[in-house]
Amino acid sequence: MFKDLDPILHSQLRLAVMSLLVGVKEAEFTFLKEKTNASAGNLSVQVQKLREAEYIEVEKKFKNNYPQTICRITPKGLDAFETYVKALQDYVGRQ
Amino acid sequence: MFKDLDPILHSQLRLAVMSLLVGVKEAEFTFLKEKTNASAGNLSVQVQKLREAEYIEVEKKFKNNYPQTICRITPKGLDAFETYVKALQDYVGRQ
DNA sequence: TAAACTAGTTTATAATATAAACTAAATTTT
DNA sequence: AAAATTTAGTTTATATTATAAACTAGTTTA
Repeated sequence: MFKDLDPILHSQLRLAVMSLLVGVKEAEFTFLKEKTNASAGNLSVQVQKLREAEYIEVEKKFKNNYPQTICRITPKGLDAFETYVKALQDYVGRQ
Repeated sequence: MFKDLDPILHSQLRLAVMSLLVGVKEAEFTFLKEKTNASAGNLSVQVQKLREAEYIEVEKKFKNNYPQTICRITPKGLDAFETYVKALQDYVGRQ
């Protein structure tokens, strides 16, 4: 009846990050921060969790002398996102 | 961009309970327990939280000599559920 | 009448989310 | 050129949550 909701994705901020990454090739940490209105600390932690889960990959570079963190969704992450969205239908769809 | 997700509803078990209650006039605790596969303790806590939020109302009776707990969704709860579902679209819709 | 079962509640613990505090370097101001 | 401010984060501490374990209270069965 109710499939389990992936706890990595069932978190407002991580879900927002994944939602943003689904639509683009890659995104900067600062872009994600702006779009989600998250604090840098919170975002940093959640990005690390998504990376540990291998749902995203993270590249650290420098841009204009400043550190730059680039995030990309992985195939595994895309798959998990789609599975999560389907599972949600058990809960909110078909009312 | 991303509306906040009501933390009362952004919980797998509470969301499942609300999802079940949306579809029916009322439901027994034991029915909710079976359908959600939750432990009684966990369900008891989450039912109390939904009641505290006034998203459901809870009636305690006896049936065949055994205690019976009946749950019903309130208008406020239905409203919150619908708002939650709409907010979710920001995260999972429109990909 | 003892054991097992029903229908829960309470409590303890583990996991989570979040903000506050911090690091390190770059830039701007005085 | 030192001090203050800004950028781009990370680490750590705390408060909240979810969950299971333990418990309560009564009922049924052997």
